[in-house]
Amino acid sequence: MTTSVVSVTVDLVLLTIRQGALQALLIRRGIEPYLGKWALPGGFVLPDEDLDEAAARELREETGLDPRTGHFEQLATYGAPGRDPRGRVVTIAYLALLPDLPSPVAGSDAAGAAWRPVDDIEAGDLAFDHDRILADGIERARAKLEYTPLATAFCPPEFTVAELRQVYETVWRTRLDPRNFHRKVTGAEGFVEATGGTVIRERGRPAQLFRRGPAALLHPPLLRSGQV
Amino acid sequence: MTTSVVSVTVDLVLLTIRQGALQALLIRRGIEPYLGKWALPGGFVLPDEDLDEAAARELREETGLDPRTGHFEQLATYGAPGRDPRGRVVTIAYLALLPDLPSPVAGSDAAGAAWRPVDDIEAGDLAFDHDRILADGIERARAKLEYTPLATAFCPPEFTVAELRQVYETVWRTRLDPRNFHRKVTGAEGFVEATGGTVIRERGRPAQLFRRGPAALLHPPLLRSGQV
DNA sequence: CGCTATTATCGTCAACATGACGACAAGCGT
DNA sequence: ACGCTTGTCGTCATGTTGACGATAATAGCG
Repeated sequence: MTTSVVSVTVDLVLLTIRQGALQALLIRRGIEPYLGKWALPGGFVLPDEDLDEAAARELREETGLDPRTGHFEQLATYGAPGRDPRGRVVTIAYLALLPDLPSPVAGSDAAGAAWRPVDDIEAGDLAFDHDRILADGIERARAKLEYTPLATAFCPPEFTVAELRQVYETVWRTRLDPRNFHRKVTGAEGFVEATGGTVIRERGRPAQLFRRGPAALLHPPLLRSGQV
Repeated sequence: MTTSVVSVTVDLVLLTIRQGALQALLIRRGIEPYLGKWALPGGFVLPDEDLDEAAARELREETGLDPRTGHFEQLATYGAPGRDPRGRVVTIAYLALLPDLPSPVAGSDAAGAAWRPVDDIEAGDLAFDHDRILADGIERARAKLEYTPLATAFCPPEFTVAELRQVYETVWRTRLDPRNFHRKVTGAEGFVEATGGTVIRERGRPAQLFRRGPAALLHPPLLRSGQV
């Protein structure tokens, strides 16, 4: 059996919402290949490391974040023969949805790290096949917001319904009716739980604070098709 | 950077419906490790082969089927350090949903291949971590039947509404109301198209024949929560 | 041939969900 | 106090759902 020499890496699609835009964490490459180009954070899987561990370690190294913050899941694996000029490299991509937190820490092999609005990233901007991986990650996030409570992963531990609505509006690039959205979110079993507290964000009537509820799936779901 | 020697394989979760049960194709291993144990079909990725190609090739080798038959997608990747006693092996699992077709062909490295009802497969029956991979594949199939027209992948090119309903009932392990199911399936945009023909299956009034429609997503979806 | 068993398909209805939108609540700045 | 802004509740017509009745179209049988 021909067993070729293969390197295995993990790459991270880290998404957050900053300044009203869906943003991804990118690293400016400090080494060849693609030196100076933007790329997804990532790195080699160590010899005695499970894939999830490797991804969690990279997340910590690049951002200082704990994988339990927000949401973390395997996205897909990419292994086309020519995707890395150094040789056969198979990469397992992970997707993380994170609240807006302090700036990332630049890793050792990166000249810089920055959050970039995903709408500003164009085909060919990223190294390797990272355009495709990023696009797949965004699509996964969009789809999962319909049927799961993952939108809360973009929010801090306590949040208002309006903040949650802005997550949906930003990720889906739509406007949602605040009154219907409020009804659906508070009506979906286990989506959010009131903490009892209230806050004033900017102007207007104080809003109730909520935290994430115990549900893993939304019933009923919030479908993108309609106007909510 | 420590680049350990890693082998990359693909494993296939092949699901079909035979004799009213959801069944998976298993191979009895003809070589060590786990000689004589049942396992998912699969094999090493060749040096110049993309992952999807490798999975499609394995599908052809094990079953003689073309990947365009039914449905074919990447499932997930498994790479825990100890999952294969031969060394570090990362496997990319693929999921295929297939119509009930002639028996599989035993591959060269397999002492035999057989369809086995997934309910008869118990924890520890399969080699490696294939129990887990199979369970993940089944769960993916269950979930995708809600929001996509993939149930048609289990059917021949032309099928009746009752046959499609049996797919749902088998995969979900529920009973569905024939009248409501008929209404929903024929009402969901692009799910199925009438061919004009009719057939008599066993007894009763002849049923209209349908083929798969153009939709990639179901609107509205058929949710598992209710009774349909 | 009529009867019955069987399956397919259409219809009805109450309960619930949805989208559009009005109304009021509860803060702020002036 | 007044208007502005944002949050929350309510209403209503329409659509979807689940439960289930009714009818259609066949085979098998006496």
